[in-house]
Amino acid sequence: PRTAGFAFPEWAYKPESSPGSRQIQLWHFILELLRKEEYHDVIAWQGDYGEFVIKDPDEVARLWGVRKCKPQMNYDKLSRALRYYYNKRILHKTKGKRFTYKFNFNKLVLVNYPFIDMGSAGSGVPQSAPPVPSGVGTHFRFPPSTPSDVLSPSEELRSPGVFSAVARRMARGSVSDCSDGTSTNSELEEAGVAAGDDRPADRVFRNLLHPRLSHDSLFRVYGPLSPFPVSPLPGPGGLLAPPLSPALSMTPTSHLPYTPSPSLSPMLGSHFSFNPEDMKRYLQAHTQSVYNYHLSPRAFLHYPNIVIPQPQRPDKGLGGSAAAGPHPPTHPLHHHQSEEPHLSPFKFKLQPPPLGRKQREGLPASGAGHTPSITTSGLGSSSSQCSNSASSGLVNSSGGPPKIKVEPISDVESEEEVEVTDISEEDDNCDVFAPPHSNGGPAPLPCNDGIVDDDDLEEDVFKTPAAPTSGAGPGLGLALLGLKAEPRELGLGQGPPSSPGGTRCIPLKLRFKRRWSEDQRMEAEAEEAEDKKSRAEKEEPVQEAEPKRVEENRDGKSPVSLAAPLGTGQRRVSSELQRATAQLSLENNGC
DNA sequence: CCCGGAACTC
DNA sequence: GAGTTCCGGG
Repeated sequence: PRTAGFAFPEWAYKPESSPGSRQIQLWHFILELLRKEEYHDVIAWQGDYGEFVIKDPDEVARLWGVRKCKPQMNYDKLSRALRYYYNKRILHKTKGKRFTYKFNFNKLVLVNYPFIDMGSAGSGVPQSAPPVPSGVGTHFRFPPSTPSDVLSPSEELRSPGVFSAVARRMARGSVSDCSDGTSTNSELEEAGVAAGDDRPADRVFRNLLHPRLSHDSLFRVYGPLSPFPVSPLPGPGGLLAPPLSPALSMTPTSHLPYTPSPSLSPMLGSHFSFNPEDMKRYLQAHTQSVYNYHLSPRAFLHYPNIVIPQPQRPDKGLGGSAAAGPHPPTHPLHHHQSEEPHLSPFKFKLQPPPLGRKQREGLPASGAGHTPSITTSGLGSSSSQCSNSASSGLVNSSGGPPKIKVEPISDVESEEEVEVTDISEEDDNCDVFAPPHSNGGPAPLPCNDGIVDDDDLEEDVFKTPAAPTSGAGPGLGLALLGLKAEPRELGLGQGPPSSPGGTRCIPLKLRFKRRWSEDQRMEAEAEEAEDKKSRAEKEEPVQEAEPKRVEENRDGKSPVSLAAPLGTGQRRVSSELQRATAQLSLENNGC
């Protein structure tokens, strides 16, 4: 069990989506160094959770250069790479302290969370972790950067049906909206506010996970090992396990008492080495993580189904990893099942375009740099990476079509609240057009993307051709289902699943957007306040539907969408939405 | 030192 | 996509 690997859908192995197979990333490398005592003179944890200081910049750079076979590496370059993490929100600089950076716990956590096999993490070793906040009172807060996660009691987690709600929250909490990678993020974070990230991935999370969960998972995952302190306390504790999502459930053995001694390695276990075994795990974790923050949300959607406690991972997908192809019979989540993953063929990753770039007028014809062809043979363990490029998954992408970079318009707005606009639009649109797909006609992508994120939705939905969901799994998967389900279950009265009819994504989309926006807004607020404040949301009753409503109401924006309140005859919209939702959920398969 | 844009590589 | 390299600016 502990070693249980998770089966990933093939898409996870595609080059595009699985960076895991790629080269080691800097932050992983940093973490690696951090956990090894040998390097404590060079780099070590320091200060707050996740904060580390590079004691010997040149050495770290050298090591990194070795690892990457870049002899020319130096701290200046390495630090540039580090700076890129600011926007990605993986790291941020600790101002005022030289060579000191800090990991963004949230991000990392989330990232790994789903797939990680926590069980294995148990044997922690490294002591190198940053100090854990011991006296955390009742509320344990994650690192500052993760404001939104407010932790309150974890009840919600427990209730089964809750999952969706939870998921949503979790996602929300853990991530903030990142607006764009513009320069300010780091600062915002420091302020305790996570810059907004609206990235798709994040969004996805929102729908899928609950903040607490994430923590938990984190806990388990990084658990003792991780540098990030997890609170042993109340909330998350053992409770999580059972109630959690299917994915979580996978980690049986896990709830260990918390042991403060971090080092990252959910994947690694006590020590990391490049031997196949470790690598494999590492990569797996890595992969996931990577895409967590970068990948398209869709992935996550699939995730629930995907996660199968299998020791082996399907390579190439041929064999039919459990997950991929058709809809595997998923495991039953507590209630609503999820659906099958349908791989969405599209991958747009919309990242916030760098906003203001100053364009330099002059186009100096500068020659490119030199191309030193240096091939240093690797050293010992680390060396392997240098020379070979893995040939793992190959995707047959017939000729490489020109890559188009799409810059979502919405991004800009998405920054902070954009939603209104979108929503309104959507709404209208929704009702107005959204022809019901009669037939099993696959509702085009919408399902997948739509749910996921606005940008994606928009993009995908409109731009992409119909999505052939092979399996017809409901792309939306859990998230959607969960959401939708909620209403029904509540007793909205939707009959059991089976209302055909037009499934239209739009409604969902709408919903999501709204929700999203709201969430974000909330997040922002919350964040500002710092995690602490638990939002009202949490308090909601376990009911699944509740959360949504609450949130919406809270904002006062548009209570319309989601679950129609019981008894309340909201606008027709709501009813429609409900209906649609219900149908969707039912028909998801068809989707 | 640190920041981030830009071009370029893999 | 994830850096790497170069660089002007603070």
